[in-house]
Amino acid sequence: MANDSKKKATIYDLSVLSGISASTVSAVLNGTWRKRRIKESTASLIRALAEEHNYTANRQAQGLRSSRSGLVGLMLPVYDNRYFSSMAQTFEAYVRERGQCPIVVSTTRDPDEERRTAETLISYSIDQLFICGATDPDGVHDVCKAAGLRHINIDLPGTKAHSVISDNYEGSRVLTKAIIEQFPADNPLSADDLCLFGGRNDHASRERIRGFRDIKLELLGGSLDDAVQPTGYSPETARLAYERFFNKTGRLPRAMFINSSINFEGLLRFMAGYPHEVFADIVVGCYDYDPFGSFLPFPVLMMRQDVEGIVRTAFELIDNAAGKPEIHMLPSRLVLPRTALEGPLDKLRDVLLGNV
Amino acid sequence: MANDSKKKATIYDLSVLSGISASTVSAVLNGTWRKRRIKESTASLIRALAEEHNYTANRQAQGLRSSRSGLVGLMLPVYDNRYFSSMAQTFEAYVRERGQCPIVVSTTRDPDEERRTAETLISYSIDQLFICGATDPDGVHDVCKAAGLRHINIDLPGTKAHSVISDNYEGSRVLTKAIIEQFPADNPLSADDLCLFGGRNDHASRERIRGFRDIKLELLGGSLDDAVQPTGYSPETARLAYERFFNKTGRLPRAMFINSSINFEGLLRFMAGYPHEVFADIVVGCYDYDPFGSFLPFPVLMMRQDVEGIVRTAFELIDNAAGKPEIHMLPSRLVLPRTALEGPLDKLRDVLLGNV
DNA sequence: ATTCATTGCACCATCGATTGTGCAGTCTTG
DNA sequence: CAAGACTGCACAATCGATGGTGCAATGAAT
Repeated sequence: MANDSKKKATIYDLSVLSGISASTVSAVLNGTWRKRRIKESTASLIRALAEEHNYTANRQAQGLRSSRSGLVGLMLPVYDNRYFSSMAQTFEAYVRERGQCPIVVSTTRDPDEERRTAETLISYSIDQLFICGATDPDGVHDVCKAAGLRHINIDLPGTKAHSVISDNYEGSRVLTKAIIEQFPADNPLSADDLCLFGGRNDHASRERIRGFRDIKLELLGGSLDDAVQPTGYSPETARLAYERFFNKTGRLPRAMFINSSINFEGLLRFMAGYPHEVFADIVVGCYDYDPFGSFLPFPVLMMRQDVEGIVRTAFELIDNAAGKPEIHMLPSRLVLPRTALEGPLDKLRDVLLGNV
Repeated sequence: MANDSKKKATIYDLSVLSGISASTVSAVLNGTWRKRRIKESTASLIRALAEEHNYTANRQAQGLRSSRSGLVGLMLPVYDNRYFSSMAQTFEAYVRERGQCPIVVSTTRDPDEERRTAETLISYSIDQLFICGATDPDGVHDVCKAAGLRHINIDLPGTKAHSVISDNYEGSRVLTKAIIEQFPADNPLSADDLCLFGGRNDHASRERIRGFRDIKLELLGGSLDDAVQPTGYSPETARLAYERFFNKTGRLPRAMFINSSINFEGLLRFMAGYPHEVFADIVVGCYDYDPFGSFLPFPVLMMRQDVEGIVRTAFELIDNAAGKPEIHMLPSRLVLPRTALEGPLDKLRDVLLGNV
């Protein structure tokens, strides 16, 4: 640690201390010095000095000059569920690996907030933006486009930029089928007993509802009325929906397709008023995987979206954004009840073990 | 949208367009114009122009000049559990409310990574840093101090800066007591049957272990050997610990105090190999609240840390960092089995409802 | 001994904002 | 009507880095 640790050292400080010009110092420290034909000995002298005064470049100044910041943004609806938190965790690892700095922001599914946030991030000259689960991806696209910012949609697709999402239709079919198959042949599920709760009018919800309806009709027949109750992505409105059903029919559906673990939490809220046994024989199929959710007292089937794959693909695509916007779909994985899968934290094991 | 939307407008563009000097434009747009005695009419003219060309200030330039960025950092061990993800969610809301930009980064409990990350954030001239759950808070402090960066510890305390944490000793006593009281008087818990798993050698773990031991000794007596198994904050090492116990004794302890929901996931992994019934009669007390965890088939007691309170207090303290470093302790809340509490997402309800 | 190429570095404008200072014009006062 | 006060704004330095350009010193070639 240098003695003059009052304020951060700049290239000018190092320049004065070494008697070498600031531009040379800069060139050495940012790696362009060979191109500028700086002597090896000069370079190592400066590097030593920089080390001694633990110099680090001012990223704002760098960014101002070069109009690149080293920041990579991820816009998320919310942090607080396992799908999005694992998304953030995975995203972070990728960005760090590339030597850049992740900046994750949540926009609470508010289209205005999404655009404002994009503006804000742009004002920091972020280099890339991953738009995850945006309510209005195309609105964000316009903002990015005007600023010449590379961006990509994930989780929910847009029409103006590449998108990487889960194959929600196919996943939903698999999940719905699996729910139905949980019931024994001698006491099969009837069409009335299978309902879908949660989600709203976004691409993912629509696709899932479509898959749900198709399979339900195919395997159970019956009418579709009342079987689908979009509640928005809120635990509380979901709770009200379960309650309404319960108050009307005196029970819950034998089987429920729940569009998001957030809506699943609404079910918990409802169930809290009753003992376990009241709901011992229901079956739940749920989008997004939550390890604790998988071990509830009744069978819970979950669709785990391939977060790792989505993020990886998005990174591959964002750099070569050639061609017209396409939607890349990745399969999700059905997770049977009582399954504890590994998550992004398991990749950190070495560090964790090392410090136990 | 202005037609010349190729690149972002600057104060110079507006200056040329209006025939007014750039410094005046700047003053108008950053709010200091009254102080600089700019005419109201001039100001509104510029504001109109800015609006028309949808000008937004370049934060890097601002930051470079003023050495403040509007960025507020939160350093987190990991994102991917409900405690930290709700911390991020709450933190975000506070920062946004103050008109600043949150920047959340995870450091995976690696002290080197913590310091490097602090350096990186400093190089972006962040205005404040919230150091959450750091393995080496004092190391991070040194880095911040050298750069004159305001900072505060949360979740885990340091000795060189103010800290806001949970009262883990008291919380642990309450939790341990509650675990013991889950057992009926005619079939009470014995000392051998109560074990603690998880955590490591950090302040929180130590305090919790101390509270656990004190209450255990007080209520159950008996020896303390083998009752405490720190496994680090990893699901996998925790799983191994449960497995070891099981292999040695042919069963799990009747009651377990688990230091973190992350370690609880290890228990799930272990249990996945057996049907529910094998573990129907165990009781788990766990640090950190997870709504799904609360509804598992066996009684789960959870200590919910007051995330909202911690963040609020930290924000109150960080601005007046007077006096010598103190540790502010907040009580946690015991959550009985089968309880679905509200979380930070419930505050977003209006927006969500509005868009259903 | 010239000329020319190469090496090694310094100079300076620039990115887009902020802010201390100065100055012309208008108003007030005695 | 001159002196001072006030109004409204422009000028220019500055934050810390980058990169184009130019120039002196050295070596090579003729």
